[in-house]
Amino acid sequence: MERLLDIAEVSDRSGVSPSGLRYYEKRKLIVAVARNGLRRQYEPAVLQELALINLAKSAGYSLDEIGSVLRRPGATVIPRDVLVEKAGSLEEQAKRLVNLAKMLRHVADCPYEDHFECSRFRKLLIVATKVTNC
Amino acid sequence: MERLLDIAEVSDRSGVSPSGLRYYEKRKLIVAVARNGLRRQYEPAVLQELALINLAKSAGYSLDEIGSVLRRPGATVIPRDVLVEKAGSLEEQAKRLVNLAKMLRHVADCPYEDHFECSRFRKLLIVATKVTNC
DNA sequence: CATTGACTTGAAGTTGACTTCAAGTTGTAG
DNA sequence: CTACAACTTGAAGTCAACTTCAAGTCAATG
Repeated sequence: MERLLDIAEVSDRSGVSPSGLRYYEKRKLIVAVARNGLRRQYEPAVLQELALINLAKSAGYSLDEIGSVLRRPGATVIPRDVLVEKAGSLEEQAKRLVNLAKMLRHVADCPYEDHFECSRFRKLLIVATKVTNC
Repeated sequence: MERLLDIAEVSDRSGVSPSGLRYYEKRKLIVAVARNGLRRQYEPAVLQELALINLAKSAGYSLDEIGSVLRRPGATVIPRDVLVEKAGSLEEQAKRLVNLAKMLRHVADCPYEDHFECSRFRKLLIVATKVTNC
């Protein structure tokens, strides 16, 4: 029998505020499996779900999109090709971020005041935005 | 003498709506260099700026942050170490996205209904969130 | 030279993701 | 067994980033 975590502990360990946790519950991203009095109690696994939620949010997904994935178990499965496609666009976005990082590193050492006048900068920008999808 | 672009053309070519362009102008992210009657006219270079804005937005930067970079030319320069640090966190985020992509590819081929029950999935999640900063 | 349609403005409205609030409840420490 | 800190609720408020609106302007077309 696994120990349950109360909302304060989940908040501390996940970095999500208690009101945020309640909000996620309302949006059906997570569930509180029990109450201690009025206080929500969570399974430890919720920490993993929250880690996934934070990750997906930082990747630009909305809570709706994340929720539709998280609510899947027991429901219909996301088609394989949709998953593979999403993986592909995440990888593209990752490349864009790496290129943006390269731009910043270049700017750090570039003498131009207005970086749009620097040809190297412009080339990096073109590369960085070339992969733009969505 | 370079040809100016009017708002409709900039909107079409950048993917940013006319109202979005006006909003960016109000926020001082871009400038309209002229008017044809009341209609804003832009330098072609604005397309590059908009590409950078879109890129930075997708990387999670707010318009304020982006604007503070874009408004720099002529003003003070961003310290080198700040740039390098930002580059580093972008690269970390890129790694997280790649790991999230790996997770999705795994899920595409994994038989588990509830992926949190799959040990490979959990491992990928731990890896993907390990790099979590900020 | 009158019409039209694409723009203009400032203000108000919307959406997503929360946060804050006021009033109430309750497990636990003293 | 009382007090209190930490939760509870639903509703309202906030913030960023736009969008929509109503009323007006004007370049270009017929």
